Amino acid sequence: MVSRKMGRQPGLPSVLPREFYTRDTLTVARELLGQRLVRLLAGERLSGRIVEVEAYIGETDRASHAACGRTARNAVMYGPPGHAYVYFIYGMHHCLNVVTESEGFPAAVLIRALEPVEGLTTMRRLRRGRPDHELTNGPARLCQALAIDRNFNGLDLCAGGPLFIEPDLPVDDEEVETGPRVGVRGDEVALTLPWRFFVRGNPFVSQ
DNA sequence: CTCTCGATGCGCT
DNA sequence: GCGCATCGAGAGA
Repeated sequence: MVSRKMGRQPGLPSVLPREFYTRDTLTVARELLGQRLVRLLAGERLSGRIVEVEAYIGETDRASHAACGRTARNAVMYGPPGHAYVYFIYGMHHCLNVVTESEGFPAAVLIRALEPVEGLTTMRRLRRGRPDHELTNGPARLCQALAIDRNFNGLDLCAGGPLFIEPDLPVDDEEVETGPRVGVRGDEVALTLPWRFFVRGNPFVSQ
C-alpha cells in the first residue's frame, strides 16, 4: 500500500495558495521558513527548503525599494500578492522576492538562502566550481543555481508556472532566529529592525 | 578562516 | 553621474 503524505497526492504537488501571501508580511516571512521553492527547468525539478528570508514592508521602510514611492522598477511590489519580484543589482546579480499583503501596499519577502533538495547536479553546473554548501547560500547565488532572472519578474507563483512554493517541513519556533537585515542602507530604524528570519545552525544560511 | 576591494548594468536624482 | 536588498578573487594570519 502506498503511503500518502498529509494533504497531497503523489505526483500532484500542492502549491502555497494566494491566501498564504495575503497576510501580514512578518507572518509570511516566518512561515516561509521550511517551505520548498521549486523551479521547473527543462522538465527537471530544481528545489530547496527556504532557510533564510527578509521582510520589506511599506514605503516607510527606508531599506525597501518602495521607500521612494512607486516606480517602474518596484511596481510589482505594489501588485497582487503571490507574485515574484525579481530585480537586477550590482550590474550582475538577481534577487528573488515574493510579494505579500494587499494589492496597492508595497511589501515583499526576499528569499536569501535555500537548503538544496532536488536537482543538485544541474545546480552544480549552473554554479560551476562552487562547493555544495555555496550553491544556494545567498540571494543572488540561489537565483543562479535555479536559473532565475528578470524574466521572472511579475510571475504568478500560484498559477502553475515554472516557479512556485510547495508546503514542506515546518520549522519549529525554537529553531527560528531573527536579526537585522543584511546589506541594507537606510535610517537607524531600518538598520535595527529584526526583519531577517533564518533557521538557527542551518549550514546553508548566508554570510 | 578573515578582510578588502573591484566588477558591472541600470534605475533614479 | 551615483549608488546599489552581492559575489568572488586575492592577500594575510
